[in-house]
Amino acid sequence: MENRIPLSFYTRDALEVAPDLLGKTLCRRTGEGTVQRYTISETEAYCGEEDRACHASRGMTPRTSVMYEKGGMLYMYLIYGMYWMMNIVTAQAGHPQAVLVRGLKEVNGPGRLTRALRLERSFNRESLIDSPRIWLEENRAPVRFTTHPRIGIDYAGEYWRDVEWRFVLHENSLSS
DNA sequence: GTAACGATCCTC
DNA sequence: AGGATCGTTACA
Repeated sequence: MENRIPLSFYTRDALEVAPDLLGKTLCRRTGEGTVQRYTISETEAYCGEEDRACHASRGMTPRTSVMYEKGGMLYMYLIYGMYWMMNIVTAQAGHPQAVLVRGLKEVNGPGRLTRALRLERSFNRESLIDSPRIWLEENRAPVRFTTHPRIGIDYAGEYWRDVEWRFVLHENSLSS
């Protein structure tokens, strides 16, 4: 049954949403009504124009305009000409923040998980609030996690490179 | 126009 | 350690 996470979950700061996403169920409806369900296990927060690792650090461009929307949409982009990255836009409109979904319990790696779920360009600006093909569901179990520096953003400089805005779900954190 | 460069992954 | 592979961005 569907217990879809509401808009109010996504309109908070990325630094609150990113750890709260751990353990949530990512649901993908493919083809003839089949629904695949995965548990989110790793996320990273990207927080506004100040954050030198955030794509919005150089202001609004055609690509980053979706990050300036209010929370709840997907921000999809192609990296290295090969891999689609799945991001969840957060915060209020005008605050360009997003959370990169970096891993699932079932699939490790941001490029691998979008391949497994068949997520690509057409999901950019898709709304998790009312999309029939992708959404999130609550998971009542409590969550334990660790924090770490973000990956692949060494160019961002000392402070932003080292800040621990990556969140990893503990093994055995969920009872289900 | 043109060129440099990735929020990665796979195979040496 | 290096290559794949191409959209986005900045700059001329």
